[in-house]
Amino acid sequence: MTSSSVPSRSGFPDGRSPLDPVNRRLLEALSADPRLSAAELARRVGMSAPAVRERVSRLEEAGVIRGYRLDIDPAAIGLPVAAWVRVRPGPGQLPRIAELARRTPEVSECHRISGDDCFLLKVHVPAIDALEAVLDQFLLYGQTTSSFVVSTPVPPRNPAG
Amino acid sequence: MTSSSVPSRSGFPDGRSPLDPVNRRLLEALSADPRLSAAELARRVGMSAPAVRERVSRLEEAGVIRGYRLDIDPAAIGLPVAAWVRVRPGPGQLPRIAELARRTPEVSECHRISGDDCFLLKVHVPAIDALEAVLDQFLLYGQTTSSFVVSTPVPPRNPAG
DNA sequence: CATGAAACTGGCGTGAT
DNA sequence: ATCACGCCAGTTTCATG
Repeated sequence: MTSSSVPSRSGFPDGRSPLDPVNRRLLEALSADPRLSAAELARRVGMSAPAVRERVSRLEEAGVIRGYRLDIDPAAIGLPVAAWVRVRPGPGQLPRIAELARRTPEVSECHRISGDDCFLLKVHVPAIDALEAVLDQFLLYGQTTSSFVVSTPVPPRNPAG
Repeated sequence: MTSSSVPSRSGFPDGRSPLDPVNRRLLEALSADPRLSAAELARRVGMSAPAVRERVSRLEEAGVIRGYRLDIDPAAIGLPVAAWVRVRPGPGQLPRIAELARRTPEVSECHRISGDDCFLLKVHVPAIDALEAVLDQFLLYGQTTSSFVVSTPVPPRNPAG
């Protein structure tokens, strides 16, 4: 620690905000298209390409940019049915459920949440009846509540406070 | 009707699956790192760079690849608190809720689901008490049930059947 | 700023229909 | 003969020191 007692929450050196207006514009542009070249980004924010590269690298190292992801349409790869499944673990079964979720390829995400149910999973299957086998696995360790996804009015996007 | 009656469901020419082994490998590689260059992809699948560019373009146009997304850490941009909110609309309020979700910047995704609750939203706020204002908006049109995200044992990934 | 690599384009060969 | 696909070689653009 240099001069101040506590490092800034995001790990940036003192006095330099990770989210000055330029970086905000960079994140906004990259949210719309993560594959924009540094040269193109540079044009939009009015800076040189190396400068932009440097900023993006810092955003990556600081963890502001956690990564880049490929968005595949599950229906196009034979998984047209999606469901959200809440799981309430039996006594002592909590870690097993997280482990099972990790090993189950049909599970695309799993969140530990507060409330009566401890886990919220997103599951993708080829047809409705294929959900049974997945649920059976989780039912070994607790109770499940399932809801099929009928549509997605707001597809995943980056939040803005 | 031997071969040329109806175009294949995905819009690909007859007899050629959009998911032949090569395309599967491309999707797998791009899932791990969507920013791989066409040249690098070409090395991995043993083809030329223009050929893989062509295949990726087709996967994009066919909608198999829906897009590319930037993964930003919400905590790093001042939104460390995430919650899943289920919303049960009052009579006739269903479309208003989808509209409100779309307009609300704190909402990063919204799914229409089966079951007692009609919508499942993911909400990001700077602090727990900031959830109140968001919920108040939705409570104009229905009832809400909220669960805070405590951890994410399986971060979003691409499912594999 | 210079160099090496990678992205786009058009043209040609091949195999299947 | 047609069409879809992949390779090759041209130029332009971009990334890295």
